[in-house]
Amino acid sequence: MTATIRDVASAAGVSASTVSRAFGRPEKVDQTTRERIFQVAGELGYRPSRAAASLTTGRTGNIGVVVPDLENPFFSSVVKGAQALARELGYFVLLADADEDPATEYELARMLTREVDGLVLCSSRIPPGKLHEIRDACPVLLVNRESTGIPAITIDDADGVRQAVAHLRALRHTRIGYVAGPGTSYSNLTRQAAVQHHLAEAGLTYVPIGGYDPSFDGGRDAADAVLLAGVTAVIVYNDLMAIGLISKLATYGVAVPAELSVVGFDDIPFAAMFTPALSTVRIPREQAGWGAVESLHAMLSSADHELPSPRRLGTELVVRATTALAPRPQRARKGRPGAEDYSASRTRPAHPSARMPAE
Amino acid sequence: MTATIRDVASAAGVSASTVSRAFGRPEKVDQTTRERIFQVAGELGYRPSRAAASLTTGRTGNIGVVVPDLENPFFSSVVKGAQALARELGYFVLLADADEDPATEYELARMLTREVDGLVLCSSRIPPGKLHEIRDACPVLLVNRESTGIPAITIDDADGVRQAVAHLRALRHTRIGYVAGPGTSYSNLTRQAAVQHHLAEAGLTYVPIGGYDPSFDGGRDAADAVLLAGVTAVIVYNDLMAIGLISKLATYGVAVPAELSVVGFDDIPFAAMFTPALSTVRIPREQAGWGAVESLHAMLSSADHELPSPRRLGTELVVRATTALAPRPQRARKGRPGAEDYSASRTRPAHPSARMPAE
DNA sequence: ACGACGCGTGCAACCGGTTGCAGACTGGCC
DNA sequence: GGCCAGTCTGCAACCGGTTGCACGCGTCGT
Repeated sequence: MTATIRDVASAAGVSASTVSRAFGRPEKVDQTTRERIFQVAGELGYRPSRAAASLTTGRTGNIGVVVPDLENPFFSSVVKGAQALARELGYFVLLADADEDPATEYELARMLTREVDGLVLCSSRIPPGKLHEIRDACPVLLVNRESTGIPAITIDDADGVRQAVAHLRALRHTRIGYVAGPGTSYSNLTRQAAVQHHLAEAGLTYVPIGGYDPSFDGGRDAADAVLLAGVTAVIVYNDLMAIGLISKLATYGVAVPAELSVVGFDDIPFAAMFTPALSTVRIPREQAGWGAVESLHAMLSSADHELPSPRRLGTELVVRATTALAPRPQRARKGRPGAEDYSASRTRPAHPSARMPAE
Repeated sequence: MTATIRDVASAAGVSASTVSRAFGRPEKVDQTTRERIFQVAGELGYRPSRAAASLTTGRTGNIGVVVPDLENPFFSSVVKGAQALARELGYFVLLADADEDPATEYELARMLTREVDGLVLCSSRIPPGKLHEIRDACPVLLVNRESTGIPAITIDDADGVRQAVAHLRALRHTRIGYVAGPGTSYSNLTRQAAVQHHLAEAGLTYVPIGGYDPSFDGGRDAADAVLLAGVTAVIVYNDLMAIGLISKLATYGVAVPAELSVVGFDDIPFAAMFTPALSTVRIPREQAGWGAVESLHAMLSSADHELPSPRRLGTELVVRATTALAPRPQRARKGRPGAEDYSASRTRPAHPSARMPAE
C-alpha cells in the first residue's frame, strides 16, 4: 500500500496534523520541520489522498464537464480548453458525454453534482426547471446557453452574424438563406434571430431553411431545400452542416462559391482543410472552455460563491473560399424567385438527381 | 447540506449500517426495511458520497483516461467509447490531455494514479521505465501501445497495411511510398514496418518518405517529397496527413487519384466528408476505448487483478475515391524512376509552384 | 518579574461511509 | 423443549486526512 499521512508523521517524528499543515498551510509550520517532512514524504513516495481530504473539506478538487457529443470537434476543443486550465488550477476534470440526449445529460449532471466542486455544462439542452435544480445542488457554469440566475459564458453569435451579413452584402447578395440546426438548440435560435434581424436591417430578404440535424448528413439533407429557396447565399448553422451541404451540391453540379456562397459557423479545424476552404464565423472554442473553468474557479474561491458576471466571447468572420460575388444580377424580379430562377443562372447542366419534386 | 447516511438511518428508524447494506448488499437486509429505507432515502434526496465510500473500500469508482491530444478526432472517439462503457459500468471518467508532451503525460498519469481505480493510456509516449513505475502504482491498460507486462488493446495495423497493399497491387501500382509520421510513435513504426514487409513480399518497391508531423500541415509538408519519390501510390501514416497531402497536391495541379493514389489510416469522420473521399484503413476507434474499459473492468473485478489477455482489434480497408488504377504502365524502366518519370505521366501542366528545387 | 502575546505543535473529534463481529430473534428438527 | 442454523440488525472501529482548541515555550513591553 501507499504511505499515509501517519506514516510520514511517525517517520518524521511529528504528529499527523503537522504533516497535514506542512502541505496545506506551509507558513504555519517551522521551516526546519517542514523541510524534514517534505524530505521524508519524498522518500516514502507519499501523496495525499484527495478523497480523504474531500471528506472534511467538502471540496473534491475536481470539476465536471458535460458535453452533448465529444466527437463533435466543437466540443472536443471546449473540453480541451477547460482541461488545460483546470489542470493549471489543480483540478481534475470528470468528463461526461450525453450523446445528444437531454435526458441522459440531465442524469449525468445530477450524478456528477455529488462528485465535483463545480459543473460546466456545454450547450446544454436540459430544460430550465431541471437546470435550476442542478444549480441548487452544485455550482454550475453554462457554456453557450443562458438561463436566468445561472452564470454563463456565451458566444456573441449575433455579432458573428452581423459580420457575415455585411460580408455577403458587400458581395451583392440580396436574397440570403439561413440553414437552421435543431430547433431546440439555444445557439441555433439566437443565430437565426440574428440573421433575420440583420438582414431586415440591411433591407435584404431572408429565407429560413430547415431545421436539420447539426451534422454533415444534416447539411446534405438541406441541399434540395437550399436549391428550392432560390437564394444566392446561405448562412449555415454550423460548419459540419455547411460542409455537408457543399458536398451534396457538388454532386448536383452546383459550384460553390460561383453559384452559391456559403458561410458556416464555428471554424472547426476541418473548415480550413476542406476544399473549397470554408468561409465561416470563428468562435473561440478553447477559450470558451478555458473561460468557463476560470469563472467557475472564481465562483468557488469567493467565500459566498458569488456569481461571476456573465461573459460574452467575441467572434470573427474568417473569409476563405466559399464566398464570392453574387452570380449575376437576377433577371427582372417578376414572380417570386424560385428554383427556376436559380437553375436559370446555372452554368452547367444540373445533375439528374438535382431535379426537384414537382411543385 | 445534502442528507447523509445517518440522516436516512434515523428517519427510517434503523442504524447507518443497515442503510449502507441496503444499498451495497440489498440481499442482506429484510425486504420491508429495505423498501422503507429506499422510500426515505428518496424523500430526503440522499445520494451516497463516493469519496467517503472510497476511503474504506479503496475503490474510487472512477477511471482515468489520458490522451495526447483531445482535438485529434482519433482520440476523441476513443474517449467517447471509453466514457460510454464506463458510465454503463458505473464509473466516472477522469480525463487528461497531455498536449502531445510525454513529460506532462507522465506527470498527469502519475497524479491520476491516486484518484482512480485504473488508468487507460492512449498512444502513450511515456518511456517504458516510467510506464512500469505507473503500472506499479495503479492498474494500467494501454491502447495502441505495447510494453511487456502491461495489458494492452492494440490495433492490427499490419493487417490493415496488408489490405491496403493488396488493393494497390490490384490497381497495378508497383512503386509505393509510405509517408511516415513521427519517428517516436509506436503505431507509425509498426505501420512502416508492415508496409515494408508486405511490399517486399509482393515484390513491389518500397519508398520511405518522411517523418512528418501527424497533422494536416505535416501532410502538406510531405507533398514535395512525395512528388520527388516518383511513386504512383502512397500509404500515409494517418488521415489528417493524407488530407493535407492531397490538398497541397491539388494546388500543384496534381490530381488524386488520377495521377497518385492515396490511402490513409484511421477513417476519421472527415475522411468520408473530404473531396475526393479518402480511401483509408478504418480502425475501430470507439471500440478501442470501449474495449479498454472493458478489459480494465475485468482486471479490477478479478480478485487478484489478474492481467487480461492482450486484445488486437481488426481493421478494415474502406475504398473510396482516392485510389485508382496506376496512371499508365511506366515506360521502360531504364534508370531508376524519379521525379522525371512522374512528371512524364502528368496529364495537366504542373502548377508553377510544383517545380522542385534542383536535384 | 510578570503577564500578554505569538509561534509551533499535538490531541482529539470529525467528515460519511463500510464491515467484522456479535447479539436477537425465528423456525425447523430431533 | 432444547439445540442449531440462518436471517436480520446494531455496535464500534476504521479508512486518511483536516482543523478547532489547548498547551508549552520564548520574547517583549512595562
